[in-house]
Amino acid sequence: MSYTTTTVDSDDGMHSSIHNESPASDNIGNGCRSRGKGSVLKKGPWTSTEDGILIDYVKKHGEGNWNAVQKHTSLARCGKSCRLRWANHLRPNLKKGAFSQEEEQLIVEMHAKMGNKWAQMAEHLPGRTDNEIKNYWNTRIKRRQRAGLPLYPPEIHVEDFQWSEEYTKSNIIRVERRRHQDFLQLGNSKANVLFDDLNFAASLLPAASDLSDLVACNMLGTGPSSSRYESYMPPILPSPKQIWESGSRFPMCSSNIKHEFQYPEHFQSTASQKTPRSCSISPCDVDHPPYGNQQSSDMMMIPDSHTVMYGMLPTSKPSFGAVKLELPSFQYSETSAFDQWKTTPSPDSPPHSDLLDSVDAYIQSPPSSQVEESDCFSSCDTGLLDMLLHEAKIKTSAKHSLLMSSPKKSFSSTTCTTNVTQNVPRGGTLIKSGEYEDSQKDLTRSEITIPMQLSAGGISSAFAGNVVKTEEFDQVWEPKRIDTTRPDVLLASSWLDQGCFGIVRDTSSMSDALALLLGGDDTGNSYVTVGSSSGQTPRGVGSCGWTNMPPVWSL
DNA sequence: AACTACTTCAACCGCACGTAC
DNA sequence: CGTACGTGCGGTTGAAGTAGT
Repeated sequence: MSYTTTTVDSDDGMHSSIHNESPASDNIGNGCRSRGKGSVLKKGPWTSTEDGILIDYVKKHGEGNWNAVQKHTSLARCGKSCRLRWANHLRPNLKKGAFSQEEEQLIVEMHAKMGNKWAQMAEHLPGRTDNEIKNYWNTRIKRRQRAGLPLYPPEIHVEDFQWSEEYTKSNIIRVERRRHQDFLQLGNSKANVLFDDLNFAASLLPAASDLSDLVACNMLGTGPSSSRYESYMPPILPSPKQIWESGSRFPMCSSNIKHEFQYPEHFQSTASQKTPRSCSISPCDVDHPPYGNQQSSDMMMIPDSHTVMYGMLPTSKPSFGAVKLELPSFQYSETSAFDQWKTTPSPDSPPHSDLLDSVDAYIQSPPSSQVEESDCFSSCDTGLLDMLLHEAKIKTSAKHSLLMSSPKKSFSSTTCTTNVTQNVPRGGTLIKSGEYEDSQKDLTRSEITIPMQLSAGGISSAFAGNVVKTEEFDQVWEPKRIDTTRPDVLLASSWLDQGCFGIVRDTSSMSDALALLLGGDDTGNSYVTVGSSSGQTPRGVGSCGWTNMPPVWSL
């Protein structure tokens, strides 16, 4: 937008800008434009004089007809600006100052009920404006995220709130329409988001199980990017039961996150009673029911940056289907759910410093011994990589008769629970949450680290920085070594080699991994050993976006 | 004191919707 | 019915303030 800006000294000493709106910014139909006689509309902070004029006008003419203000007064403000000023600052009975505890509580409850419906919330908070509430909420999100606190306190059961069918339906339509539009113009840079979305959707929806593959192929080489997918989730989520029954879709996602990130009982306790529509469940959760603790839905998680953790929900429509996850500008994704993990100590987790030390040390000098049998190589949000690995998994698991129909048994012998950790975007600090004690004593667990730098986009936060740490093999254990015969290990290590940390190294392992993954090892046992990348080279933390991904999709 | 990083919040923007013509 | 206009809403921006170094 191009404005001719003139700085003037206002009566109260403030500098304000006067903008001559260019034709391009004329905002046709918006009611915020110059009216006739080429009048100059002022923008920026209001002066007390302007306030006085507006107050005067409203006294005489009442609220409304805001565009007439400019006509009938000397105020060079557009109607919109007047309305906003009046509504947010000048109208009587406005409450100023910090929100009281009661108000805060009410906001939280209302947000849980209605999402980002600031205006509706404001109706229930006399003297407060939607803008105020919105700002408060955004600030709150940041604050709580920083503190590792759940967005909603445990006593707020978001999933208890009902949403009308009409609302849900309309949003589904909207989402679908936008998805279609965006799909047509989807580009490479943000395609990852779609991958992730679709991956998740496909994972949850039997009918869409192949969607990600299909789209992945179709998307290659397409044009401009779209960021919209960062804000959307699949419109439909199945019931926990469905998810569980489709557990085979997540053979690599056997994380035991909830075990590692305990949450107050009263919060968990309600979970099992929730209706399917009441919660969003990550694929990572599907493995839990058989493990006993009824926790399948208590920790609401959504892959990608809008992950819900410990009752932390996206800022809007916290309902069935998570129809549209609207995020404020700062994009929670920057830290995303992992921030919750990294900062929310579980009863078993050590102080962060310990974690940081140990993990940082690992990054600096990753001992090969820690990279182990990676049957459990898993991540909830690894998206594209998950898809790849999933393929390999399917092949091997089929051979190994890892039937999800008997998950408890199969997992106990062949897989493991998973700690998911993340390196923090800034400074490459890696913070690990989880069962520290176990990790201390159980030196034989495996760990594959894929640190990456988060970017602004959603997927990168969903994918990037995941340190996939597999652990807790029940009994079966292997000597410490890197299993370079495994495609997933190869893939991971190769990926690291390919510039994930700004160091381009041997690329042969990638080819090997892909050969194994795609070429097929029907037995699942005859992987060719390729010792190209052991991951022992010290790595700096660099950026590794989807653009750095090995070109597997072109194969 | 100067600089930087971060936070807060007022204001702007684009969009959607309703209504008048 | 189509268009213009007015209004409201939610997302985003950027200046001012604050804290840290």
